[in-house]
Amino acid sequence: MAKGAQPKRPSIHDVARRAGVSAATVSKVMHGVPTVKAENAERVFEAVRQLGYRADPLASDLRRSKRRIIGAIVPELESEFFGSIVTHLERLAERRGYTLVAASSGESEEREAEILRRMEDWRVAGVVLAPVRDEHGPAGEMMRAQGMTGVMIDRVLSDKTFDTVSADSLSASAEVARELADRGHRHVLVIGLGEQGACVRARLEGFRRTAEALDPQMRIDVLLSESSVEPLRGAIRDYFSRGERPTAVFSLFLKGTLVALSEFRRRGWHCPDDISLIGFDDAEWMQVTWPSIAAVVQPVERIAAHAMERLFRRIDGETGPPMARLEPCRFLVRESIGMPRQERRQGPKISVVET
Amino acid sequence: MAKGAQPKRPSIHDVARRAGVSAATVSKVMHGVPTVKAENAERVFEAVRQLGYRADPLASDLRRSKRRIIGAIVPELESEFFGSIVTHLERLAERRGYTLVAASSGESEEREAEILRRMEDWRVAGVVLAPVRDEHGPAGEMMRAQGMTGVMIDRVLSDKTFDTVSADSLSASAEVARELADRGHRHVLVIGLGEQGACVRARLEGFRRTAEALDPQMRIDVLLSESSVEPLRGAIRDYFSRGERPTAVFSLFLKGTLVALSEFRRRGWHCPDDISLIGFDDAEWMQVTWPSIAAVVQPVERIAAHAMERLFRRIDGETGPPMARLEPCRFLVRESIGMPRQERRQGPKISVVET
DNA sequence: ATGAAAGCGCTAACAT
DNA sequence: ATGTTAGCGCTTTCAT
Repeated sequence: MAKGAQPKRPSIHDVARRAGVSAATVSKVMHGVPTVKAENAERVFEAVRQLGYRADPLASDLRRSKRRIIGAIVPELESEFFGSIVTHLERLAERRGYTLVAASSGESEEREAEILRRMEDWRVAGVVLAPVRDEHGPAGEMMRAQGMTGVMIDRVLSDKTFDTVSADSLSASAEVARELADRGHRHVLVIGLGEQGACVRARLEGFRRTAEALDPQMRIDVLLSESSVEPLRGAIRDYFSRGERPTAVFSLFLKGTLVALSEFRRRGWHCPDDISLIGFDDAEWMQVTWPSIAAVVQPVERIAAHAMERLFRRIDGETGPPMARLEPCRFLVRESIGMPRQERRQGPKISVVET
Repeated sequence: MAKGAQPKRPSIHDVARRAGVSAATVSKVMHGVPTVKAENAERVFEAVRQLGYRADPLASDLRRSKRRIIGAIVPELESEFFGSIVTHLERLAERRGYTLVAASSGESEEREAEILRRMEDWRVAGVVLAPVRDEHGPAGEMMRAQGMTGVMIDRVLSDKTFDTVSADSLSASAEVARELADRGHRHVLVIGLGEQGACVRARLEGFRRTAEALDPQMRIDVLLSESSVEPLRGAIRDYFSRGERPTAVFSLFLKGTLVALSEFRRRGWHCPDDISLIGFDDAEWMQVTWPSIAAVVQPVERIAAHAMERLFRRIDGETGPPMARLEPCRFLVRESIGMPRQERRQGPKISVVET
């Protein structure tokens, strides 16, 4: 297996030479320009076949001063949600002859800005940004300043410059409130990440308003951590340690659901007997555990589809005011939601060892 | 917010003009070539600052005939494992001044080949391929044929052309076998995806050999689905319906663990009282559920790190025979592993409704 | 119907 | 120490 210098790939000139025409003609043939003599076209195709020629899209883009590249920036790639978003965006971009270049900001606004800068260096045609915080982050500002073409998704509700596409958090949370109120819950803990800006606010408000409308007496405690998950875990732990005993927990984001579960474990509380749980964001495992976990499912595919549609319209020159689109969620009621128990047995405070 | 044509970004010539030097000099300054008069360098920096100039890396790559782009191809982006792999690769590539372009093959070899073709069109400097099946898939062949630079990871053990980096499946599975044998399990069901080639074979053999060495009487049933997960689910269902009652299930891949759990649910079996469960591949949720799920943790970070290290060495011209690297896994014993029960109570055959 | 020439934004020899 | 020139691989007038 000789490791020799790989034979440089044939260029358009190699094809031209072989076909006995000029590079310009080859280019025309490749683009289906009809003013080429059939015979020459045939020779070109033959040469292309023989050499295995494939055009370099980047060189082509350079010359046309228009890159067929879409950038996607997401807070993380490890989650089902964003992984799925990126997968869809990838397919949608390809369908239009574009290549998606995805990058993850690791929940850091500095990195987010850094990545955006690199995408602008690449002169991408457009960007799908799922900001770490919300539309007011540094990335959004950069996009405005640079006059970039882009769409924002997920942790945004609307923006004064860019089209936005996100889940209808307000309605979804309202539905959750309805479900809990119906079952007689009158003390609910809501947990979330404050950093996620407008989005978390909508989820919170949707819940609060509906809950208060249905049962003005309902006690709603809210625990928000400004930035990361661990402080939130601490806050929840404190909260329970103070003796607070809500009958249900509503987590506004996936990791919060995990944290809630693990805090229940620590205290030996079982779902839904000791406490009910509902999470924003569904995951595959939630339907196979005991109990299965109730969740709000975000319409990933529709979010991706509409984001791309808006983006391509803007790339194609559509002007007009930014549109803010909200896609409806589904609420999956599963076993983790029960009735509140009246007599509150003190849960045994053993902490289960995890190996 | 005028939507006017965005002001074209300044080119190196704009900077040159403004600084009163040639483009070549600007280029030198940007690359830290020391033979530039300090004063001129200063003027260039000033012009760069004023114009907000940033070089176009793609144009630069074109001229140098060397792209600072690494391609990554993974079977899916929705899983923690590959999401995490890609995230790490991204950072590692950046650290060397490269950009990672990731794509997902959706577990399809056709798509895998298609993506690889596009990456070759892009003239990427190298490719990290996590093949759908194993090193013998079409993508590997293409890479060989094209003389591409690349590294294979995950579902491979070794290759005759390319460096490979993967988890030490054999040892990990042996450890699982030891644990189960120690606890007295004498009838184990192993489930996996046949398509995943050498990798699954290693996981299976590692288990089988050790188990048989420790307890020649141990009964090991194996259910492999050739391609996708759903047929496997069917096979498992049939298997249990026939009255088979292994005391433990060992899943060779993440989705299999989910399937096993959901089949347990259908039958109302609880873990580990009715049956024990161990899965290859860890996930965040596995430690917060009741019971927590025992799992083999793949060394994601090390796999990514070594893959990139090998890749860059090859890009930098290292020759020599391909290296096959195996990274050790950790085995997390959790609550889903118990002792086998002698008297086998017939589990109630209710199927739990999932909404 | 075709090709020569110019050039996208950049870099690398080579002069000076 | 700097600028001129040529050209990476491609596309696009614009003559012919």
